[in-house]
Amino acid sequence: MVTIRELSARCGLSISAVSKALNNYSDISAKTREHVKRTAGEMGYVPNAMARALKTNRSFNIGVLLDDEDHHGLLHHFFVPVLESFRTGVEGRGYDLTLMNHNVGSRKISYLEHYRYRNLDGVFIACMDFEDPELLELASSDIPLVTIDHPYEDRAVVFSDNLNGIIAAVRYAAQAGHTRIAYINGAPSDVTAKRIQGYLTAMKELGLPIPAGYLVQSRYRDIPLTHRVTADLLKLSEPPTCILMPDDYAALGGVAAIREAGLSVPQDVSVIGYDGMEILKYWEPRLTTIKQDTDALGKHAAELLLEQIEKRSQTHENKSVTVPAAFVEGMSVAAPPRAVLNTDPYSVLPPAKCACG
Amino acid sequence: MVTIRELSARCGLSISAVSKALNNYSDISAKTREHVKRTAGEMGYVPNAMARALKTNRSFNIGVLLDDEDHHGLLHHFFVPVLESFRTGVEGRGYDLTLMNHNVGSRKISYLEHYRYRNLDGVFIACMDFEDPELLELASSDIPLVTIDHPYEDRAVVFSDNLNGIIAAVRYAAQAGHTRIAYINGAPSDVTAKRIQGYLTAMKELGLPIPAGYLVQSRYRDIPLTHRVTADLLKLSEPPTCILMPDDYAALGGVAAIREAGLSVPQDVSVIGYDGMEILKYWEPRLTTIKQDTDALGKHAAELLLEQIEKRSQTHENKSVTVPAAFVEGMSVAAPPRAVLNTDPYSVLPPAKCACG
DNA sequence: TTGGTATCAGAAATCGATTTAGTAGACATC
DNA sequence: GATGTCTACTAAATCGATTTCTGATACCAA
Repeated sequence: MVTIRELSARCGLSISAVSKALNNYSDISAKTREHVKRTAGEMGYVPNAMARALKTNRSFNIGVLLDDEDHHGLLHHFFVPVLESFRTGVEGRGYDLTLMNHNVGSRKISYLEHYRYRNLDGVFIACMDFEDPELLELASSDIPLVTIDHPYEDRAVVFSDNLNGIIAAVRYAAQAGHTRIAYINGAPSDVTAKRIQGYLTAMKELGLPIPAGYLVQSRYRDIPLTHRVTADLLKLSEPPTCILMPDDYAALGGVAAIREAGLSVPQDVSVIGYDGMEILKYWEPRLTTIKQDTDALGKHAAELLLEQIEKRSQTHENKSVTVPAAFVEGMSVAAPPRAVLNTDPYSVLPPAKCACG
Repeated sequence: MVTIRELSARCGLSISAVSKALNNYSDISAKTREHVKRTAGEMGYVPNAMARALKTNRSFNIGVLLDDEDHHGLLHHFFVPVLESFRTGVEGRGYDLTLMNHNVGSRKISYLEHYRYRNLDGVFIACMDFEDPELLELASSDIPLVTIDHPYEDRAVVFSDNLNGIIAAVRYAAQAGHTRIAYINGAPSDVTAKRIQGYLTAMKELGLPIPAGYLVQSRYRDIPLTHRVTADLLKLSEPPTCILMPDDYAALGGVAAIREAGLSVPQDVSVIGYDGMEILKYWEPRLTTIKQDTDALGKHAAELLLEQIEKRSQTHENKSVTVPAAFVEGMSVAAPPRAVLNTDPYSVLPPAKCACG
């Protein structure tokens, strides 16, 4: 590996002159600067990130925290695309991504320790148990960080518009004629709270009743549990004709339960997912869903984080961005079966335009 | 951040004594060593990875190269699970994973330069265009590396048993009564070559003909192209009754094409995928496929790489591991329709036992 | 000629660790 | 008591950069 020492020897300059030339210091003549840069290119000189980080305390390395209780991690269908988008955003600016964990040698260390151990410049957090004491420690420290869909006090966060996402889904179902709309939500979290709020808001706005058992809890990405919960819903005396699922993935369990009950989607029961998983475009029936804009989420996260790292701005503007979700019409919602058709369709408000498309 | 200097002051020892105590040097008394370690724990001391790497040339950081022509990268349904498994394998030994790319600051650098720039200890390579000049440069250097499913000369590699995987698929199809078995392979590569070899071997062994147009090329993970290729297959004068797809993902395009031709799976045309994607368990019909053991692939890759890094062994044993694939029976293969049933079933050899399960 | 001021480059300290070489003290040997 | 051998530690060099302080030279004005 060619070092700055060899480069300086080749240029006939001191190490410091070379360093300054490469870093565009003003006390190096333009001629010398160009000469150094050209020679550096010829010799294939690349500065050693370790040495530089040691001295400057800037590693150009960003930590990634991407996991949840079930260790989906890199397998998570929603967060990984966000990470990919985030990645292209920061890589273009010279940053690398390092996956964070708890190990250093044979010792266990906290995320904050890991952050310092690797001299990271910032942390991207998604898909975690946000109440984990270690994350709270991170959040209350002064390191640059950005989260997806969870607000820590006075911290940068990128939200997907979960409130309006669910509202759009409910309105669409109502427009199709449904009045018995159930919502199987995911495990409690900030996201879940917003979605429940959206569900309640939209149902109220539409003047629709929410019978006991219509708002039930499952977990995100949990197919077996969502299968059971859906089966229970269908056993109600007045079962729903349309079910909002925690997410597209879990919806597969729901659809399976419906079919096992001898019913079909969407003729007997309509289903709406969440996320807009690419692969589900090829499902039958194609799932009607709310597509989250993973690309925009990642891009904004990159911007918010880099701003903190590079500008060191403590201005509290632009600390939070909300990205709209898009309603995606599929084939999994139809009019409810005649037996349960709303007797007075006009009692249902005409659906407002999707506010988040 | 507490440094070794502060720790040494607290211990009343020199910096070097502390360093040696922490690294279990023999010229430090047991008493002192324990004292230092205890104090380090109390103070929350964690060595600075930059400083250590600078001096020792060991970063405990492994580079990950995971991309292909279509930039699936972290979205790749087969390679990401392998990476996850690899990750847990190396993290337990104190290594971090850093995603490699071409940027450093605003400059573009090669993978090898990036490797040196970050002082990486080794590289995990999957899912790339293995003929990329930059990869060849890496492979011909002396850095520790391991690849998945591609053999570079004298380099560590973990293979999935593609040969026997396809053989098992063909035998199963034949056992179900099929004689017209087509294979849509992926883009040319080492893997594709093995699979084609498996197909030819098995077909020959079974005495089955391979009419023109039965061995055709599509691309991995390419749904639209596989859709077109499948449609073309169905237009043959003697269309296949069973089609082996490039992979599970691409199979979705194939199934769509079959249905658009007014045929159904598996009643009219049987389909066999490859990979064993988790989510396709919930497909209808559940896809019969060859499941690659992503877990074992990652684990072996971790072992092979760590061996190179830590033992620096130049012993050329254990440079390559082949992981068996497992045949997974689904619902996408049925007996061929009567019109094309083999008139003499006994001309087909009884399928041998799956050699790779 | 002298002094002042840019301009441009070099010397040296520094970041936080590891590691080699060196040394003080204890003890044994003759 | 001189010498040698261990043990247990310290001093200092080092890794490869950045950055502050200092210095040399040239040019200009008085």
